[in-house]
Amino acid sequence: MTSHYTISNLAEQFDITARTIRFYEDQELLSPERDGTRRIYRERDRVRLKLILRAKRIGFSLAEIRETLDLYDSESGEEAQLRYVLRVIGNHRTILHQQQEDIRQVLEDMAQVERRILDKMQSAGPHPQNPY
Amino acid sequence: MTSHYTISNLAEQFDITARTIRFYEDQELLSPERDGTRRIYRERDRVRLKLILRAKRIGFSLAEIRETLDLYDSESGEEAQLRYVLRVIGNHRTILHQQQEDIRQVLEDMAQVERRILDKMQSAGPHPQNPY
DNA sequence: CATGCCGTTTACGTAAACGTCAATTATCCG
DNA sequence: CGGATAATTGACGTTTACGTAAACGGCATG
Repeated sequence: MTSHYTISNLAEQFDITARTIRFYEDQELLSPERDGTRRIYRERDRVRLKLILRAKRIGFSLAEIRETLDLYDSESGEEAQLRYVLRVIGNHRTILHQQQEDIRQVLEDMAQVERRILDKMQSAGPHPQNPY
Repeated sequence: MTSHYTISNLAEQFDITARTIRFYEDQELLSPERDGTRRIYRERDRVRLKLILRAKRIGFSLAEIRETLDLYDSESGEEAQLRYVLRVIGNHRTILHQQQEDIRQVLEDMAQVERRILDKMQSAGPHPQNPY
């Protein structure tokens, strides 16, 4: 278990550039340790990056991701804070459910287009590749 | 059935600005008719806009959306073209499935955080200000 | 008739998320 | 040890998706 990584190493793993990783640090999404001037990424940084990329893929902005991550790990423990986090989680859940619905609809539309095409090809005869 | 709409009317319906709608036209995502200089949107434009916004919500860029819509309605009927469209649809489906997976994972993570918080609030008692 | 209110075009501005140098330093390897 | 290789910090450039402001035309209403 290589318990730590270099920046280009991480970049390769996730198929992004080192620039991107440094940018995320600049935006305070990551905060790796340093060996002198060089960055050292531990497993927890890797996990965090994974979460970041996942959240990005489903459309969250880096700012939102940062706030959310900060919030979720804020172990403040104060009642009001905890209730607040619960509310935020609720909101996010609503957004994600909406997205699931959107995806379902788009998949349906795609299936329709596909069926129309297949019918068309069917009626056009099978294998008109070489009609003699 | 108000079979046609004005730009501000449409904007209101979808909770976007007229600027946005004009921008989509500029990017050739919409092409309403005109009454002199003014735009007239018919039902098909409305449907198209709805599709556009849905696709946007799940992360497609306007360029991708334009290409996709153009492709899907291209009733060229040529075998090669049809096969190509099927391939593109396949690719999109893969992306959407990936997204569904991402969403599932994020929902799971959220549920975990939520459980941790609820436990904490539980063990902290229904009202205790200070644990010691 | 003047005064709003829509709508239109043109054009510049902006925020987000990096890309792309350039100039330096640090490290590895034969 | 010295040259190739990797990493670092600026700093400016770029793309996407609009926002915003200016300047103007059409029409309906008091």
